[in-house]
Amino acid sequence: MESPVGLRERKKAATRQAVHEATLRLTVEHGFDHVTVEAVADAAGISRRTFSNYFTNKEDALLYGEEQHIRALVQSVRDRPAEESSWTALRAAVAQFAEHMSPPEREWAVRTRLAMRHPSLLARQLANHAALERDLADAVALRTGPSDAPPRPLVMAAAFLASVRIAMRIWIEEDESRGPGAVMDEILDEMGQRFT
Amino acid sequence: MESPVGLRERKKAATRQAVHEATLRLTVEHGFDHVTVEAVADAAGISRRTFSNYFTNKEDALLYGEEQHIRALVQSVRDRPAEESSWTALRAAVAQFAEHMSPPEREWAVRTRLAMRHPSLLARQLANHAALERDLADAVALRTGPSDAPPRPLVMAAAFLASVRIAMRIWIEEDESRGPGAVMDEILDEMGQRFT
DNA sequence: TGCGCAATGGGCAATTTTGCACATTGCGCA
DNA sequence: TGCGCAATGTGCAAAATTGCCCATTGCGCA
Repeated sequence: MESPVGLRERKKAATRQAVHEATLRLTVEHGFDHVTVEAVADAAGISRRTFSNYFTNKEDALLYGEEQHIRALVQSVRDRPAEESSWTALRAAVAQFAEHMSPPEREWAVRTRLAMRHPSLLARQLANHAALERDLADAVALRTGPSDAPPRPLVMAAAFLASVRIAMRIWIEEDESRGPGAVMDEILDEMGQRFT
Repeated sequence: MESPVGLRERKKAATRQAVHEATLRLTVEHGFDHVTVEAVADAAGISRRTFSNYFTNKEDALLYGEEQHIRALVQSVRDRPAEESSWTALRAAVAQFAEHMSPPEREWAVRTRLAMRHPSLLARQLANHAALERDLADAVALRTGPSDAPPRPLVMAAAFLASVRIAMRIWIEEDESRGPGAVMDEILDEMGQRFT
């Protein structure tokens, strides 16, 4: 089940993740502007120079987690069987996605939200989301084939992502009564009326 | 209070310690002969090749902890003020030594003892102890100056180390009613009648 | 008894991390 | 307003780690 990646790659991934989490933790604690690269490097157990080998700046390190999730979601959609309808593929992908959303992930989401008070961060986050929307639309367009008119995948991707964001927000804000999958299902049922 | 050692050296020390502890743990669990270098390296999170960069073989890795303690004790004796009598210096050094012996260290000592069932390990341990006795005798001889006849430091070192070993054994075997320092004091009081 | 094989030790090159130097930037305070 | 200074980004060489290699060793099993 696990890919036979070597020790080298596993260590790099672990370090990258550690740097990201250190950045997130320190940012939540002290605010983005009051966190130095050196402090992050210390917290992650690496040198300041090595930080630069992994990320070009603090923002990249902070947004890395979300970008990972984005990449995983897009890839998951691409990996759905070709015979699934686009909306079904999207729902299946996000369901698989939600499986990995346990309490620690919820904690991560909450903290990420807390860290995003900084304007430049919000800007980058918006850009990421726009890119995600574009990539998802591409994946959808590729899936349905050239039969669908150009605007259709864009609309579907936008609707889908809006649903996901709403569901995430609700899941974060309500107590842990339901898992993220249940919330996703409810919102996507509501939105999906027009796509199924 | 802490030395301003660089990140590099701190990481090397941490890795060396991790390898040692992995070796100790696996040896206690499976027996020295049933532990491969590869298993130790995996447990310590390094490659087999890197293991070789730290230790030439499993025995070195297993005995590293004890050898560290030995070196620390000898150095501690050397660092005692020159005006202290030899026996006083030895007692002071071992008292300082015992300060760092908390429950985790006790656990370490117990496990080390468990791991030492292997003949080749016992042989090396004996050799280490002999070397320790020699080094301590040298330190004592250096301290008292050339006034003392040659056999005297040897006797003192031997008596001292015998006391320490007895105290360690008692401390390990009795429940955790007393700290190691108290046991040391009792045994060394008994032995020291002839040296103070 | 001799083969097969896993474990080991170590050479070597590629890759990564570190430490250090230096230029640039942005901000607070004189 | 301009200086001082901390933070940052980056080039570079030294050091550390990894992966791959092969020769040697010792042990179990045919």
